[in-house]
Amino acid sequence: MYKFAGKKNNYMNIQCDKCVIRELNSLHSISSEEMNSVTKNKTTLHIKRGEVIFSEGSSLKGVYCLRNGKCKLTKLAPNGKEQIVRFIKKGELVGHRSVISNSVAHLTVTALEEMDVCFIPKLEILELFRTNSDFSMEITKSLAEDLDEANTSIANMAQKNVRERLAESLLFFEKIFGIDNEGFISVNLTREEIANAIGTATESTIRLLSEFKKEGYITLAGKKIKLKDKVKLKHLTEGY
Amino acid sequence: MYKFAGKKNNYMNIQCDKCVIRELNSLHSISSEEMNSVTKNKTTLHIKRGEVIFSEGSSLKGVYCLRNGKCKLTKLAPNGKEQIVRFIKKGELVGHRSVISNSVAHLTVTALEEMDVCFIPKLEILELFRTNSDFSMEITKSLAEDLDEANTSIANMAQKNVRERLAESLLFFEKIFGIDNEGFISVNLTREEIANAIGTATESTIRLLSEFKKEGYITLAGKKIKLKDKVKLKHLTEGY
DNA sequence: ATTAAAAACTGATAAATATCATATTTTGTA
DNA sequence: TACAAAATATGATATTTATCAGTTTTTAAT
Repeated sequence: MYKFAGKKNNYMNIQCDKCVIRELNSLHSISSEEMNSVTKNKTTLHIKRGEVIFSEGSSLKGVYCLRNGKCKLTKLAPNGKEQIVRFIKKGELVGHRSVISNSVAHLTVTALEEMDVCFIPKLEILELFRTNSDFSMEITKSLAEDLDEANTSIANMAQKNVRERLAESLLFFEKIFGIDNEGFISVNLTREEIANAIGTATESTIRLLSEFKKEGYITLAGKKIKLKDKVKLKHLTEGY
Repeated sequence: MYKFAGKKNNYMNIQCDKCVIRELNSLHSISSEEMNSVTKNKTTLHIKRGEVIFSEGSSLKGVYCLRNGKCKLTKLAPNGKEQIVRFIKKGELVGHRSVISNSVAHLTVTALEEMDVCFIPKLEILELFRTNSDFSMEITKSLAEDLDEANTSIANMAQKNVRERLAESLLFFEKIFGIDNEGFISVNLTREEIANAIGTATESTIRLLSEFKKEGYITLAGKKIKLKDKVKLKHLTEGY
Protein backbone atom coordinates (compact mmCIF):
# COMPACT_ATOMS: atom_id res chain seq x y z
CA MET A 1 0.00 0.00 0.00
CA TYR A 2 0.92 3.65 -0.14
CA LYS A 3 3.49 5.16 2.12
CA PHE A 4 2.36 8.65 2.97
CA ALA A 5 4.76 11.53 3.21
CA GLY A 6 4.36 12.65 6.74
CA LYS A 7 7.51 14.54 7.61
CA LYS A 8 6.45 18.19 7.68
CA ASN A 9 9.46 20.03 8.91
CA ASN A 10 10.50 23.60 8.40
CA TYR A 11 14.23 22.98 8.54
CA MET A 12 14.54 24.09 4.97
CA ASN A 13 12.25 27.06 4.95
CA ILE A 14 14.25 28.98 2.40
CA GLN A 15 12.91 32.32 1.22
CA CYS A 16 10.95 31.85 -1.98
CA ASP A 17 12.55 34.81 -3.70
CA LYS A 18 15.90 33.04 -3.39
CA CYS A 19 14.51 29.75 -4.61
CA VAL A 20 16.08 28.62 -7.88
CA ILE A 21 12.89 27.22 -9.31
CA ARG A 22 10.83 30.33 -8.78
CA GLU A 23 11.17 31.38 -12.40
CA LEU A 24 9.79 28.09 -13.66
CA ASN A 25 6.13 28.29 -12.76
CA SER A 26 3.18 30.63 -12.37
CA LEU A 27 4.69 32.10 -9.20
CA HIS A 28 7.21 34.05 -11.26
CA SER A 29 4.56 36.71 -11.79
CA ILE A 30 4.02 37.63 -8.16
CA SER A 31 5.36 40.73 -6.45
CA SER A 32 8.06 40.65 -3.77
CA GLU A 33 5.50 41.57 -1.17
CA GLU A 34 3.31 38.67 -2.20
CA MET A 35 6.40 36.49 -2.25
CA ASN A 36 7.15 37.36 1.36
CA SER A 37 3.73 36.25 2.39
CA VAL A 38 4.18 32.95 0.56
CA THR A 39 7.57 32.43 2.20
CA LYS A 40 6.04 33.04 5.61
CA ASN A 41 3.19 30.61 5.14
CA LYS A 42 4.76 27.78 3.22
CA THR A 43 6.23 24.63 4.71
CA THR A 44 8.83 22.35 3.15
CA LEU A 45 8.61 18.57 2.98
CA HIS A 46 11.25 16.00 2.24
CA ILE A 47 9.91 13.00 0.41
CA LYS A 48 11.39 9.64 -0.58
CA ARG A 49 10.83 7.53 -3.69
CA GLY A 50 7.47 5.81 -3.58
CA GLU A 51 5.93 8.19 -1.08
CA VAL A 52 2.64 9.81 -1.93
CA ILE A 53 2.29 13.60 -1.80
CA PHE A 54 -1.48 13.44 -2.05
CA SER A 55 -3.89 10.88 -3.31
CA GLU A 56 -7.03 10.64 -5.41
CA GLY A 57 -10.09 11.53 -3.38
CA SER A 58 -8.33 13.51 -0.69
CA SER A 59 -9.17 17.13 -0.12
CA LEU A 60 -6.22 19.45 -0.56
CA LYS A 61 -5.37 22.25 1.81
CA GLY A 62 -2.97 23.87 -0.62
CA VAL A 63 -0.75 23.41 -3.62
CA TYR A 64 2.69 21.84 -3.82
CA CYS A 65 5.63 23.43 -5.55
CA LEU A 66 8.37 20.96 -6.53
CA ARG A 67 11.81 22.22 -5.54
CA ASN A 68 13.51 19.20 -7.00
CA GLY A 69 12.90 15.64 -8.05
CA LYS A 70 10.32 13.98 -10.26
CA CYS A 71 6.94 12.47 -9.69
CA LYS A 72 4.13 10.68 -11.44
CA LEU A 73 0.46 11.62 -11.53
CA THR A 74 -1.76 8.56 -11.56
CA LYS A 75 -5.40 7.63 -11.72
CA LEU A 76 -6.84 4.38 -10.47
CA ALA A 77 -8.80 2.50 -13.14
CA PRO A 78 -11.83 0.38 -12.16
CA ASN A 79 -9.83 -2.75 -12.97
CA GLY A 80 -7.44 -1.82 -10.19
CA LYS A 81 -4.58 -0.86 -12.48
CA GLU A 82 -2.97 2.52 -12.14
CA GLN A 83 -2.76 4.75 -15.16
CA ILE A 84 0.09 7.24 -15.23
CA VAL A 85 -1.50 10.35 -16.68
CA ARG A 86 1.48 12.63 -16.54
CA PHE A 87 4.99 13.14 -15.22
CA ILE A 88 5.99 16.27 -13.33
CA LYS A 89 9.40 17.59 -12.47
CA LYS A 90 11.27 20.27 -10.59
CA GLY A 91 9.72 23.70 -10.90
CA GLU A 92 6.15 22.68 -11.48
CA LEU A 93 3.09 23.06 -9.29
CA VAL A 94 0.68 20.28 -8.39
CA GLY A 95 -2.70 20.49 -6.77
CA HIS A 96 -3.67 23.83 -8.28
CA ARG A 97 -6.44 22.20 -10.31
CA SER A 98 -8.12 20.89 -7.18
CA VAL A 99 -7.62 24.11 -5.28
CA ILE A 100 -8.98 26.30 -8.08
CA SER A 101 -12.01 24.15 -8.74
CA ASN A 102 -12.46 23.62 -5.02
CA SER A 103 -12.82 19.91 -5.42
CA VAL A 104 -11.18 16.80 -4.17
CA ALA A 105 -7.95 15.59 -5.81
CA HIS A 106 -8.63 13.47 -8.88
CA LEU A 107 -5.09 12.21 -9.20
CA THR A 108 -2.49 10.64 -6.95
CA VAL A 109 0.97 12.20 -6.90
CA THR A 110 3.86 9.87 -6.08
CA ALA A 111 7.56 10.68 -5.86
CA LEU A 112 9.83 8.85 -8.31
CA GLU A 113 12.93 9.83 -6.36
CA GLU A 114 13.93 11.87 -3.30
CA MET A 115 12.41 15.27 -3.48
CA ASP A 116 11.86 18.54 -1.64
CA VAL A 117 8.42 19.99 -1.99
CA CYS A 118 7.00 23.26 -0.71
CA PHE A 119 3.43 23.32 0.50
CA ILE A 120 1.61 26.63 -0.02
CA PRO A 121 -1.75 26.97 1.76
CA LYS A 122 -4.91 27.25 -0.30
CA LEU A 123 -5.84 30.71 1.01
CA GLU A 124 -2.54 32.10 -0.14
CA ILE A 125 -3.09 30.79 -3.67
CA LEU A 126 -6.73 31.83 -3.93
CA GLU A 127 -5.87 35.33 -2.72
CA LEU A 128 -3.14 35.62 -5.35
CA PHE A 129 -5.53 34.35 -7.99
CA ARG A 130 -8.17 36.90 -7.02
CA THR A 131 -5.94 39.94 -6.71
CA ASN A 132 -3.16 39.39 -9.22
CA SER A 133 -4.45 39.03 -12.75
CA ASP A 134 -0.99 38.17 -14.09
CA PHE A 135 -0.89 35.27 -11.71
CA SER A 136 -4.39 34.08 -12.59
CA MET A 137 -3.52 34.37 -16.26
CA GLU A 138 -0.41 32.27 -15.69
CA ILE A 139 -2.33 29.60 -13.82
CA THR A 140 -4.98 29.55 -16.51
CA LYS A 141 -2.41 29.30 -19.27
CA SER A 142 -0.74 26.43 -17.51
CA LEU A 143 -4.06 24.59 -17.25
CA ALA A 144 -4.67 25.31 -20.92
CA GLU A 145 -1.30 23.80 -21.76
CA ASP A 146 -1.99 20.76 -19.62
CA LEU A 147 -5.31 20.33 -21.39
CA ASP A 148 -3.65 20.51 -24.74
CA GLU A 149 -1.10 17.88 -23.75
CA ALA A 150 -3.85 15.69 -22.39
CA ASN A 151 -5.70 15.89 -25.69
CA THR A 152 -2.57 14.89 -27.56
CA SER A 153 -2.24 12.01 -25.17
CA ILE A 154 -5.80 10.87 -25.85
CA ALA A 155 -5.10 10.87 -29.58
CA ASN A 156 -1.88 8.94 -29.09
CA MET A 157 -3.53 6.33 -26.89
CA ALA A 158 -6.37 5.91 -29.34
CA GLN A 159 -4.51 5.94 -32.62
CA LYS A 160 -1.08 4.51 -31.95
CA ASN A 161 -0.17 0.94 -31.20
CA VAL A 162 1.94 -0.11 -28.25
CA ARG A 163 5.21 -0.12 -30.20
CA GLU A 164 4.60 3.42 -31.41
CA ARG A 165 3.60 4.60 -27.95
CA LEU A 166 6.71 3.08 -26.39
CA ALA A 167 8.99 4.81 -28.89
CA GLU A 168 7.13 8.04 -28.26
CA SER A 169 7.46 7.68 -24.49
CA LEU A 170 11.17 6.95 -24.59
CA LEU A 171 11.81 10.11 -26.60
CA PHE A 172 9.53 12.01 -24.25
CA PHE A 173 11.32 10.72 -21.14
CA GLU A 174 14.68 11.80 -22.49
CA LYS A 175 13.29 15.17 -23.48
CA ILE A 176 11.79 16.06 -20.13
CA PHE A 177 14.14 14.26 -17.74
CA GLY A 178 17.40 14.62 -19.64
CA ILE A 179 20.35 12.23 -19.55
CA ASP A 180 23.02 11.39 -16.99
CA ASN A 181 26.75 11.59 -17.67
CA GLU A 182 26.77 8.16 -19.31
CA GLY A 183 23.92 9.10 -21.62
CA PHE A 184 21.18 7.16 -19.84
CA ILE A 185 17.75 8.73 -19.37
CA SER A 186 17.71 10.44 -15.97
CA VAL A 187 14.68 8.89 -14.43
CA ASN A 188 14.19 5.77 -12.41
CA LEU A 189 11.14 3.98 -13.79
CA THR A 190 10.27 0.32 -13.43
CA ARG A 191 9.06 -1.57 -16.48
CA GLU A 192 5.69 -1.68 -14.79
CA GLU A 193 5.61 2.10 -14.51
CA ILE A 194 6.47 2.48 -18.18
CA ALA A 195 3.67 0.02 -18.95
CA ASN A 196 1.29 2.02 -16.79
CA ALA A 197 2.18 5.16 -18.68
CA ILE A 198 1.70 3.77 -22.17
CA GLY A 199 -1.27 1.60 -21.26
CA THR A 200 -0.09 -1.92 -21.86
CA ALA A 201 0.92 -5.08 -20.01
CA THR A 202 4.26 -5.07 -18.23
CA GLU A 203 5.40 -8.11 -20.22
CA SER A 204 4.67 -6.34 -23.50
CA THR A 205 6.79 -3.41 -22.44
CA ILE A 206 9.66 -5.69 -21.48
CA ARG A 207 9.41 -7.58 -24.75
CA LEU A 208 9.33 -4.43 -26.87
CA LEU A 209 12.28 -2.92 -25.01
CA SER A 210 14.24 -6.10 -25.75
CA GLU A 211 13.27 -5.82 -29.40
CA PHE A 212 14.32 -2.17 -29.55
CA LYS A 213 17.62 -3.23 -28.01
CA LYS A 214 18.09 -6.13 -30.41
CA GLU A 215 17.31 -3.85 -33.33
CA GLY A 216 19.91 -1.37 -32.08
CA TYR A 217 17.73 1.62 -31.23
CA ILE A 218 18.43 1.62 -27.49
CA THR A 219 20.86 0.29 -24.89
CA LEU A 220 19.66 -1.35 -21.71
CA ALA A 221 21.69 -1.56 -18.49
CA GLY A 222 19.51 -2.86 -15.71
CA LYS A 223 16.55 -0.57 -15.66
CA LYS A 224 18.52 2.25 -17.21
CA ILE A 225 17.80 3.10 -20.82
CA LYS A 226 19.96 4.94 -23.34
CA LEU A 227 18.62 6.07 -26.70
CA LYS A 228 21.02 5.15 -29.50
CA ASP A 229 19.05 5.99 -32.63
CA LYS A 230 16.64 8.80 -32.00
CA VAL A 231 15.90 9.34 -35.67
CA LYS A 232 14.73 5.76 -35.99
CA LEU A 233 12.74 6.03 -32.74
CA LYS A 234 11.08 9.15 -34.08
CA HIS A 235 10.11 7.21 -37.18
CA LEU A 236 8.82 4.37 -35.04
CA THR A 237 6.41 6.75 -33.31
CA GLU A 238 4.69 7.13 -36.64
CA GLY A 239 4.80 3.47 -37.46
CA TYR A 240 7.64 3.01 -39.91
CA MET B 1 -12.26 17.96 -47.63
CA TYR B 2 -13.67 20.38 -45.09
CA LYS B 3 -16.53 22.67 -45.86
CA PHE B 4 -15.93 25.91 -44.04
CA ALA B 5 -18.71 27.83 -42.39
CA GLY B 6 -18.61 31.12 -44.18
CA LYS B 7 -22.02 32.65 -43.68
CA LYS B 8 -21.46 35.46 -41.21
CA ASN B 9 -24.76 37.23 -40.99
CA ASN B 10 -26.18 39.31 -38.22
CA TYR B 11 -29.79 38.51 -38.92
CA MET B 12 -30.03 36.84 -35.57
CA ASN B 13 -28.15 39.29 -33.43
CA ILE B 14 -30.24 38.69 -30.36
CA GLN B 15 -29.25 40.47 -27.17
CA CYS B 16 -27.08 38.20 -25.06
CA ASP B 17 -28.93 38.96 -21.84
CA LYS B 18 -32.05 37.49 -23.43
CA CYS B 19 -30.20 34.43 -24.70
CA VAL B 20 -31.44 31.20 -23.20
CA ILE B 21 -28.06 29.63 -22.94
CA ARG B 22 -26.43 32.50 -21.14
CA GLU B 23 -26.70 30.73 -17.78
CA LEU B 24 -24.86 27.68 -19.03
CA ASN B 25 -21.32 28.92 -19.39
CA SER B 26 -18.70 31.24 -17.94
CA LEU B 27 -20.54 34.26 -19.32
CA HIS B 28 -23.17 33.97 -16.60
CA SER B 29 -20.85 35.84 -14.28
CA ILE B 30 -20.62 39.05 -16.28
CA SER B 31 -22.42 42.31 -15.48
CA SER B 32 -25.22 43.74 -17.61
CA GLU B 33 -22.93 46.50 -18.77
CA GLU B 34 -20.35 43.96 -19.92
CA MET B 35 -23.15 41.95 -21.50
CA ASN B 36 -24.19 44.94 -23.58
CA SER B 37 -20.70 45.27 -24.93
CA VAL B 38 -20.65 41.58 -25.85
CA THR B 39 -24.05 41.89 -27.57
CA LYS B 40 -22.78 44.84 -29.57
CA ASN B 41 -19.63 43.13 -30.76
CA LYS B 42 -20.74 39.56 -31.34
CA THR B 43 -21.89 38.13 -34.64
CA THR B 44 -24.09 35.09 -35.18
CA LEU B 45 -23.40 32.27 -37.61
CA HIS B 46 -25.65 29.59 -38.95
CA ILE B 47 -23.85 26.35 -39.60
CA LYS B 48 -24.85 23.07 -41.22
CA ARG B 49 -23.87 19.51 -40.36
CA GLY B 50 -20.34 18.76 -41.46
CA GLU B 51 -19.25 22.37 -41.59
CA VAL B 52 -16.13 23.38 -39.71
CA ILE B 53 -16.27 26.24 -37.20
CA PHE B 54 -12.51 26.45 -36.96
CA SER B 55 -9.73 24.06 -37.68
CA GLU B 56 -6.48 22.85 -36.15
CA GLY B 57 -3.65 25.26 -36.88
CA SER B 58 -5.79 28.29 -37.58
CA SER B 59 -5.42 31.38 -35.47
CA LEU B 60 -8.63 32.38 -33.74
CA LYS B 61 -9.93 35.92 -33.59
CA GLY B 62 -12.39 35.15 -30.85
CA VAL B 63 -14.38 32.48 -29.07
CA TYR B 64 -17.58 30.78 -30.15
CA CYS B 65 -20.61 30.36 -27.95
CA LEU B 66 -22.95 27.57 -29.02
CA ARG B 67 -26.57 28.73 -29.06
CA ASN B 68 -27.82 25.33 -30.12
CA GLY B 69 -26.71 22.12 -31.77
CA LYS B 70 -23.82 19.75 -31.15
CA CYS B 71 -20.31 19.48 -32.44
CA LYS B 72 -17.22 17.34 -32.26
CA LEU B 73 -13.70 18.42 -31.36
CA THR B 74 -11.12 16.48 -33.32
CA LYS B 75 -7.39 16.17 -33.68
CA LEU B 76 -5.61 14.86 -36.72
CA ALA B 77 -3.29 11.94 -35.95
CA PRO B 78 -0.06 11.48 -37.95
CA ASN B 79 -1.59 8.41 -39.59
CA GLY B 80 -4.22 10.65 -41.13
CA LYS B 81 -7.07 9.44 -38.94
CA GLU B 82 -9.11 11.89 -36.97
CA GLN B 83 -9.46 11.41 -33.24
CA ILE B 84 -12.60 12.79 -31.63
CA VAL B 85 -11.33 14.24 -28.39
CA ARG B 86 -14.58 15.61 -27.07
CA PHE B 87 -18.19 16.44 -27.85
CA ILE B 88 -19.67 19.85 -27.16
CA LYS B 89 -23.24 20.95 -27.06
CA LYS B 90 -25.53 23.94 -26.68
CA GLY B 91 -24.42 26.39 -24.04
CA GLU B 92 -20.71 25.71 -24.16
CA LEU B 93 -17.85 27.88 -25.33
CA VAL B 94 -15.16 26.78 -27.78
CA GLY B 95 -11.93 28.47 -28.67
CA HIS B 96 -11.29 29.96 -25.25
CA ARG B 97 -8.24 27.76 -24.74
CA SER B 98 -6.57 29.16 -27.83
CA VAL B 99 -7.57 32.72 -27.04
CA ILE B 100 -6.34 32.56 -23.45
CA SER B 101 -3.04 30.94 -24.28
CA ASN B 102 -2.71 33.16 -27.34
CA SER B 103 -1.88 30.23 -29.55
CA VAL B 104 -3.18 28.64 -32.68
CA ALA B 105 -6.15 26.24 -32.44
CA HIS B 106 -5.05 22.72 -31.60
CA LEU B 107 -8.39 21.15 -32.39
CA THR B 108 -10.88 21.22 -35.24
CA VAL B 109 -14.51 21.93 -34.37
CA THR B 110 -17.13 20.45 -36.71
CA ALA B 111 -20.92 20.71 -36.49
CA LEU B 112 -22.79 17.43 -36.05
CA GLU B 113 -26.10 19.07 -36.95
CA GLU B 114 -27.50 22.51 -37.87
CA MET B 115 -26.42 25.05 -35.34
CA ASP B 116 -26.38 28.72 -34.43
CA VAL B 117 -23.13 29.96 -33.02
CA CYS B 118 -22.19 33.37 -31.67
CA PHE B 119 -18.73 34.68 -32.34
CA ILE B 120 -17.30 36.94 -29.61
CA PRO B 121 -14.11 38.81 -30.51
CA LYS B 122 -10.89 38.02 -28.68
CA LEU B 123 -10.47 41.52 -27.24
CA GLU B 124 -13.86 41.33 -25.61
CA ILE B 125 -12.96 38.06 -23.90
CA LEU B 126 -9.47 39.10 -22.82
CA GLU B 127 -10.80 42.32 -21.37
CA LEU B 128 -13.42 40.41 -19.38
CA PHE B 129 -10.73 38.01 -18.21
CA ARG B 130 -8.51 40.82 -17.06
CA THR B 131 -11.09 42.95 -15.31
CA ASN B 132 -13.66 40.52 -13.98
CA SER B 133 -12.16 38.02 -11.57
CA ASP B 134 -15.42 36.06 -11.34
CA PHE B 135 -15.28 35.55 -15.09
CA SER B 136 -11.63 34.53 -15.07
CA MET B 137 -12.33 32.14 -12.23
CA GLU B 138 -15.18 30.60 -14.22
CA ILE B 139 -13.04 30.20 -17.31
CA THR B 140 -10.28 28.66 -15.26
CA LYS B 141 -12.68 26.29 -13.54
CA SER B 142 -14.04 25.19 -16.86
CA LEU B 143 -10.53 24.46 -18.14
CA ALA B 144 -9.85 22.56 -14.94
CA GLU B 145 -12.97 20.48 -15.52
CA ASP B 146 -12.01 19.81 -19.12
CA LEU B 147 -8.58 18.73 -17.96
CA ASP B 148 -10.09 16.36 -15.47
CA GLU B 149 -12.32 14.82 -18.11
CA ALA B 150 -9.39 14.51 -20.46
CA ASN B 151 -7.42 12.63 -17.82
CA THR B 152 -10.30 10.24 -17.30
CA SER B 153 -10.38 9.75 -21.03
CA ILE B 154 -6.67 8.93 -21.11
CA ALA B 155 -7.17 6.29 -18.44
CA ASN B 156 -10.15 4.81 -20.29
CA MET B 157 -8.28 4.65 -23.57
CA ALA B 158 -5.29 3.06 -21.94
CA GLN B 159 -6.96 0.59 -19.61
CA LYS B 160 -10.21 -0.44 -21.27
CA ASN B 161 -10.68 -2.62 -24.29
CA VAL B 162 -12.80 -1.63 -27.27
CA ARG B 163 -15.93 -3.37 -26.01
CA GLU B 164 -15.70 -1.58 -22.67
CA ARG B 165 -15.05 1.76 -24.34
CA LEU B 166 -18.02 1.35 -26.66
CA ALA B 167 -20.38 0.58 -23.77
CA GLU B 168 -18.97 3.59 -21.92
CA SER B 169 -19.45 5.86 -24.93
CA LEU B 170 -23.03 4.79 -25.53
CA LEU B 171 -23.94 5.61 -21.94
CA PHE B 172 -22.05 8.87 -22.24
CA PHE B 173 -23.84 9.84 -25.46
CA GLU B 174 -27.22 9.26 -23.91
CA LYS B 175 -26.22 11.19 -20.83
CA ILE B 176 -25.01 14.31 -22.58
CA PHE B 177 -27.24 14.35 -25.67
CA GLY B 178 -30.42 12.90 -24.18
CA ILE B 179 -33.05 10.85 -26.01
CA ASP B 180 -35.74 11.66 -28.57
CA ASN B 181 -39.43 10.85 -28.08
CA GLU B 182 -38.92 7.26 -29.23
CA GLY B 183 -36.08 6.73 -26.81
CA PHE B 184 -33.20 6.89 -29.30
CA ILE B 185 -30.04 8.80 -28.42
CA SER B 186 -30.41 12.35 -29.72
CA VAL B 187 -27.28 12.66 -31.78
CA ASN B 188 -26.52 11.85 -35.36
CA LEU B 189 -23.20 10.02 -35.42
CA THR B 190 -21.88 7.75 -38.14
CA ARG B 191 -20.29 4.46 -37.18
CA GLU B 192 -17.03 5.97 -38.32
CA GLU B 193 -17.45 8.89 -35.92
CA ILE B 194 -18.16 6.54 -33.05
CA ALA B 195 -15.06 4.60 -34.03
CA ASN B 196 -13.04 7.83 -34.11
CA ALA B 197 -14.23 8.69 -30.64
CA ILE B 198 -13.39 5.36 -29.01
CA GLY B 199 -10.23 4.81 -31.01
CA THR B 200 -10.91 1.70 -33.03
CA ALA B 201 -11.62 0.57 -36.60
CA THR B 202 -15.04 1.37 -38.04
CA GLU B 203 -15.67 -2.33 -38.73
CA SER B 204 -14.97 -3.21 -35.10
CA THR B 205 -17.51 -0.64 -33.96
CA ILE B 206 -20.13 -2.00 -36.36
CA ARG B 207 -19.46 -5.55 -35.25
CA LEU B 208 -19.66 -4.73 -31.57
CA LEU B 209 -22.87 -2.74 -32.02
CA SER B 210 -24.36 -5.80 -33.73
CA GLU B 211 -23.24 -7.97 -30.84
CA PHE B 212 -24.74 -5.59 -28.30
CA LYS B 213 -27.96 -5.72 -30.28
CA LYS B 214 -27.93 -9.50 -30.54
CA GLU B 215 -27.29 -9.75 -26.82
CA GLY B 216 -30.24 -7.46 -26.15
CA TYR B 217 -28.49 -4.44 -24.62
CA ILE B 218 -29.39 -1.96 -27.38
CA THR B 219 -31.79 -1.46 -30.30
CA LEU B 220 -30.57 -0.30 -33.70
CA ALA B 221 -32.73 1.49 -36.26
CA GLY B 222 -30.57 2.74 -39.09
CA LYS B 223 -27.90 4.77 -37.43
CA LYS B 224 -30.11 5.50 -34.45
CA ILE B 225 -29.31 3.74 -31.20
CA LYS B 226 -31.55 3.07 -28.21
CA LEU B 227 -30.18 1.76 -24.92
CA LYS B 228 -32.28 -1.12 -23.63
CA ASP B 229 -30.28 -2.41 -20.69
CA LYS B 230 -28.26 0.35 -19.11
CA VAL B 231 -27.41 -1.67 -16.03
CA LYS B 232 -25.79 -4.32 -18.20
CA LEU B 233 -24.03 -1.66 -20.28
CA LYS B 234 -22.70 -0.11 -17.10
CA HIS B 235 -21.33 -3.51 -16.12
CA LEU B 236 -19.81 -3.91 -19.56
CA THR B 237 -17.83 -0.70 -19.09
CA GLU B 238 -15.99 -2.49 -16.32
CA GLY B 239 -15.58 -5.67 -18.25
CA TYR B 240 -18.19 -8.08 -16.88
C1' DA C 1 -38.55 8.43 -58.65
C1' DT C 2 -33.88 7.39 -60.11
C1' DT C 3 -29.38 6.80 -59.32
C1' DA C 4 -24.68 7.48 -57.72
C1' DA C 5 -22.19 7.88 -53.60
C1' DA C 6 -21.72 7.03 -48.91
C1' DA C 7 -22.46 4.29 -45.11
C1' DA C 8 -23.39 0.02 -42.94
C1' DC C 9 -22.56 -4.65 -42.73
C1' DT C 10 -20.30 -9.46 -42.92
C1' DG C 11 -16.75 -12.95 -43.37
C1' DA C 12 -12.06 -14.51 -43.64
C1' DT C 13 -7.65 -13.83 -42.19
C1' DA C 14 -3.59 -11.60 -40.26
C1' DA C 15 -1.45 -9.04 -36.77
C1' DA C 16 -1.07 -7.19 -32.25
C1' DT C 17 -1.46 -7.78 -27.55
C1' DA C 18 -2.74 -10.05 -23.14
C1' DT C 19 -2.32 -13.74 -20.17
C1' DC C 20 -0.23 -17.44 -17.77
C1' DA C 21 3.61 -20.00 -16.32
C1' DT C 22 8.14 -20.09 -14.99
C1' DA C 23 13.08 -18.91 -14.89
C1' DT C 24 16.57 -15.58 -14.00
C1' DT C 25 18.45 -11.36 -12.30
C1' DT C 26 18.56 -7.37 -9.43
C1' DT C 27 17.73 -4.91 -5.24
C1' DG C 28 17.22 -3.73 -0.62
C1' DT C 29 18.03 -4.92 3.81
C1' DA C 30 18.91 -7.86 7.93
C1' DT D 1 27.52 -11.12 2.67
C1' DA D 2 23.37 -13.55 2.44
C1' DC D 3 18.87 -13.95 1.33
C1' DA D 4 14.11 -12.90 0.51
C1' DA D 5 11.42 -10.07 -2.25
C1' DA D 6 10.83 -7.56 -6.23
C1' DA D 7 11.71 -6.85 -10.84
C1' DT D 8 13.05 -8.47 -15.26
C1' DA D 9 12.92 -11.78 -18.78
C1' DT D 10 11.17 -15.37 -22.00
C1' DG D 11 8.12 -18.87 -24.08
C1' DA D 12 3.63 -20.75 -25.17
C1' DT D 13 -0.89 -19.79 -25.98
C1' DA D 14 -5.36 -17.39 -26.06
C1' DT D 15 -7.79 -13.33 -27.06
C1' DT D 16 -8.60 -9.09 -29.10
C1' DT D 17 -8.49 -6.15 -32.81
C1' DA D 18 -7.18 -4.62 -37.54
C1' DT D 19 -7.22 -5.30 -42.26
C1' DC D 20 -8.95 -6.57 -46.63
C1' DA D 21 -12.49 -7.78 -49.71
C1' DG D 22 -16.84 -7.82 -50.89
C1' DT D 23 -22.22 -7.14 -50.37
C1' DT D 24 -26.22 -4.72 -48.97
C1' DT D 25 -28.57 -0.73 -47.37
C1' DT D 26 -29.20 4.09 -46.78
C1' DT D 27 -28.75 8.82 -48.13
C1' DA D 28 -28.80 12.70 -50.85
C1' DA D 29 -28.91 14.98 -55.13
C1' DT D 30 -30.96 15.43 -59.65
